[in-house]
Amino acid sequence: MEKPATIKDIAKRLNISLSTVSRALRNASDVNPDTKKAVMALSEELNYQPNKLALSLRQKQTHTIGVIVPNLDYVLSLMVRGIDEVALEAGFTVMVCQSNESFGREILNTRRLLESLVDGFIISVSSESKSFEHFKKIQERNLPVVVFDRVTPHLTAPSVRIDNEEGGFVATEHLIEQGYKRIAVLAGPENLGVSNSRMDGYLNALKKHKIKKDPALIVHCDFNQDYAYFATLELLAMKKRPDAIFTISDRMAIGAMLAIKKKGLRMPEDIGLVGFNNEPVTSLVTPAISSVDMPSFELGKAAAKLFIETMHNKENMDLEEKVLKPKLIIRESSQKLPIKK
Amino acid sequence: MEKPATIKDIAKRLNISLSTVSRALRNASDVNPDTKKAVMALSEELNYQPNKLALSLRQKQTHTIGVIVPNLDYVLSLMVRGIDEVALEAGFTVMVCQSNESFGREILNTRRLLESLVDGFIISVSSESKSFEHFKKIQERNLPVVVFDRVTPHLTAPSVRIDNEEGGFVATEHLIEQGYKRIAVLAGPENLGVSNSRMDGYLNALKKHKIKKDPALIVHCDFNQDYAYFATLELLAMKKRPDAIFTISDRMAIGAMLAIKKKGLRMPEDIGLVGFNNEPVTSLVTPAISSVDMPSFELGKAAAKLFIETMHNKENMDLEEKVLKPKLIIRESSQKLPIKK
DNA sequence: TTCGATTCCGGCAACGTTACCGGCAACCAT
DNA sequence: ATGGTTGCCGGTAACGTTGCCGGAATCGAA
Repeated sequence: MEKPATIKDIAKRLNISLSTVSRALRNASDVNPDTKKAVMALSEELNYQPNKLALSLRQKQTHTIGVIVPNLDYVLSLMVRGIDEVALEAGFTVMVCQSNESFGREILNTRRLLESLVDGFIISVSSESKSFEHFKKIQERNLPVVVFDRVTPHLTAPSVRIDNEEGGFVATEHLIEQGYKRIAVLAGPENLGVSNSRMDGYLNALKKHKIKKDPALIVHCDFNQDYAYFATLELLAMKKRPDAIFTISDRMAIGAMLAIKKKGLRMPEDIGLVGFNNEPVTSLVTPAISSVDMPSFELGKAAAKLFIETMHNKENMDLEEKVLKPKLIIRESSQKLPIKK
Repeated sequence: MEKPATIKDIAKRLNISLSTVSRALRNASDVNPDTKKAVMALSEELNYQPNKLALSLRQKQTHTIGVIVPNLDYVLSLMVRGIDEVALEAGFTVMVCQSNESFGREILNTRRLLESLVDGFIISVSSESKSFEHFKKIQERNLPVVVFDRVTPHLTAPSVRIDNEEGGFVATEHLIEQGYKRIAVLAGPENLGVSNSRMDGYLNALKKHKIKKDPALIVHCDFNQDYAYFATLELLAMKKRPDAIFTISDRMAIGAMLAIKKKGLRMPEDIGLVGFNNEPVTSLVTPAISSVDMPSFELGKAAAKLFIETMHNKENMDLEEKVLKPKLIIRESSQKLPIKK
């Protein structure tokens, strides 16, 4: 019922001008302590809240960050919480949009957020995106853009990510050390940087241990449980089937696990399995799946911090690139050797 | 670099007035077809986008819905996607805030969204909330509020939920029919309506089958895997331990499962288990856990639709209450009898 | 007494948009 | 011709806020 109070209401009630009220409410210089006190008291009484719309319109800043993510699975939703936490602290509001891994949707989200006049973007790109013109358009408007988690070399922007190569490396080396000989990798979509980096780590580990890479053991498939399931079935149907699988996500690891069980094979005895992301589900299934853990919440926080930094010194856009370290969590699915003390 | 074009720019370039441009861009009545065409063409060329801030300020509508959820777990994130889908279609933007099940945070979220001048709220209440004054304040401002999933009798508002009583009933009756005799229930926090309704369903099923209710078998604990784990351990340590457990969420079911395994008991032979929500994890663990499925995505869509309705005829605020039906999914954890054809 | 400095305040314009009102032609019917 | 209708357009105010400028009042000092 009650319309929210405005500066005008306060001014009228105190018989002073709008300008004075406005100054009293914030600057405090150039205003009589008594009137200031009176204004404060009345604004309290009327429960005055500055109208953000008017403010934003005036100073051309909405204090809003547009966040675009491919989905809100366990890891990304943790990251978003990290972003949210830091942003809130700094007086920003975040608007989260899901692209659902769709390129078209991502463009739509960008446009929508641009229309909402966000002050900048924090982005994790969709796996479907091969063109990045829509993001470049943002930068042309001189709005800060920070890329996180799913970074891409095709977009020049400050970024925060984990060391995916390292992750792929430790996962693979662990399998090698456990005595697995034919290690397959379920890589994600080919154009996704994250996917390729993890695979590079895999390749590096092979090279280090002088294992020849076998193209038949490298399978690209969609970031998805069902695809992983069928891909694994095919792998297991090979004449010389792999004796271990590294999947670049836990979703895919689950798919692989189901396929392995379906074939009646045992983990870790017949097949070793390591996933990526360390989603809670990996510790719940039987056998529990080894996985590469990443500091998701921290990563989100770092992204938001970097965004705010970038925002404050726009000229100094020299592309900071922050890289966090992943950590392998070993569970039953890959623990073939007895645990050495 | 380029500042976005405004109506003023168009007017200047065409040597006509602001008003005419404004009318040409939308109303189309009262404006010469030729000038209209010219305006359209130029606005296209300049890539004109109406400034939402100015619009909102002018017409006192932001076309934004504030959504407050206790968390973004599997079920709620599905619901939010449902809300998003319908809202977008109707030209609304949603701002999602997580209360993290915290009362204080919920108040903070409310205030923030109110400051952002959202047009209304779609809310699922935190489990910690016992007072609802902050929500009532919204209603006093004459903003539409729709409650979904976690409804509460203490807040008078249109709502969308599933039939939790029914869900509790079918889950419990299923356990009874499978031959379980001492059925315990892990209920959630006591003040949470959802929790109590599901428990009511449990009680109704007992009553129907003439089983005496045993207070020792009714355990309230936090909505949380760890609490459920310990609560289950205690249940299993009883002299006359239960032979089945119904948990009102899958998180709790997981906790219960871990406790049951820890004790070396078998499901479904020694203990039957049914959860609630039908999260994907229930089908992945061993044994797969029976669970009550709910149409989450649909529920979200229904909530958004109801919101938009409520928004359009505010006077007609006669508290529509929409109830969707849950559905029991039977899996290994409760399938004691052979499946009858 | 006069002048400059200081303190405090109000008016105006602007951010980008639209609602409202009024005005000027041109047309038609009387 | 006159008056009313219609089609088209422009000016103004307003949404709530702040930045800028100028001005009045007061005070201290020369």
